[in-house]
Amino acid sequence: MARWQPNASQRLVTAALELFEERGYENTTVIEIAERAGLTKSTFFRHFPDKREVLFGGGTMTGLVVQGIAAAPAGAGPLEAVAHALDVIGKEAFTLDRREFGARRQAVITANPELREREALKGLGLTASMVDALKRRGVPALTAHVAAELGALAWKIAYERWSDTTNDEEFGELARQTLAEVQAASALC
Amino acid sequence: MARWQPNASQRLVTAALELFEERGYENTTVIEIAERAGLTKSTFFRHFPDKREVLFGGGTMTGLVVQGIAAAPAGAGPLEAVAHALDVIGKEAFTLDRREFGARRQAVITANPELREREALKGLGLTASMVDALKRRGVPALTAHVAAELGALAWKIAYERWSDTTNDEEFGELARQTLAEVQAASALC
DNA sequence: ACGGTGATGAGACTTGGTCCCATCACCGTA
DNA sequence: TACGGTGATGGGACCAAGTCTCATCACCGT
Repeated sequence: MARWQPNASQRLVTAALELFEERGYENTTVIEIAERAGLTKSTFFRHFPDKREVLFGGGTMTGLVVQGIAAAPAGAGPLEAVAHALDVIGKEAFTLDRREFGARRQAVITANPELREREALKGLGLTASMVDALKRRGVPALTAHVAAELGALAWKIAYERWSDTTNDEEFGELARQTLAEVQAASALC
Repeated sequence: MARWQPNASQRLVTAALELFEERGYENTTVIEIAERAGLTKSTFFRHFPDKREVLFGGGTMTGLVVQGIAAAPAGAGPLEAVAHALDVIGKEAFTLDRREFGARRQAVITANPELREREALKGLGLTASMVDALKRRGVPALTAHVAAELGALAWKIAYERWSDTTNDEEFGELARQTLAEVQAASALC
């Protein structure tokens, strides 16, 4: 038996997402989130550094991407390494059972500038990690930047497609396909 | 004679930049910024919606980019239109007399996560504007996204090079050259 | 001289976020 | 059984960002 109700963080995330959906991010106070989770403001800030982060906490994403790029076959080019990373993400993070949660979360984020701002920053960090991982494979700096940007773009588009509930394809498969389209488009610039 | 000291906004920007450099963004209070500018907290928030925005206020950048892309020669491809926009920016915004201010501003932003976050959001908005402007030229959506991302990357790199005070080249020229390098790199992915 | 106008000042108020200290249930040890 | 350590929580003081409302005050046209 635990001393307190378990999964405090998860309860906070759930409470927050519900409240954001019900009355919007700005009309929800941290105290209200904590109360719905059966906790207090103090405990909230012990689990998350700020109010926005409650929707960005699960982020082991960076590690997965870096690992995915590093683990790509030795002969693979930059974009192939990125595709490999997107595969890893699809298998480890974007599983079908998390799709609904992801879509709800994304809707809340899109509806609020403050949350979009945090998302943008996370995106920069992710892209920077991809660049580093590619450089570690021996890819020249500029090429690494370009590959990372194209990969991030494909990721974003693939995620939108994958979130569509009428589409049951695996994320990795969608991402590979999208990345190929992006690469083809880049040749037409 | 004016009733009050003129250029209140500009004075606030200057005071803020100085204080951020002296003691850091987080250790500077809005009240302190206002006082150095000879104003009050109330007036600060009348000129800027929040503390971060004091470093992002001059942003007619979006309009310039959109205008630059729209004004590109009819036969120009997506990346050529973007290059044209970068030329416009170089002539209208990134003039030599603003280079030092830009560099100081950039250093402050880079040093603070909260400011980087705002910068990231502005970047997203700018990229989205480029995509729209390219679509209005008849560029297919996906191609427009790719061209905008590559353009944004070239922009960022070119800005870093241009900020280097040992380099007196025009921004537009640097940007064109950088964009060509980015395009070449994208072919190696 | 007088009322309108627009930028500013003053201060109350809410909320995000920090910090410190108390509490309280469990656990290992004597 | 008693006891002290531990780790997550609660409580509340405190500061700064941001909102809002009302007062002020110098200019301007009539």
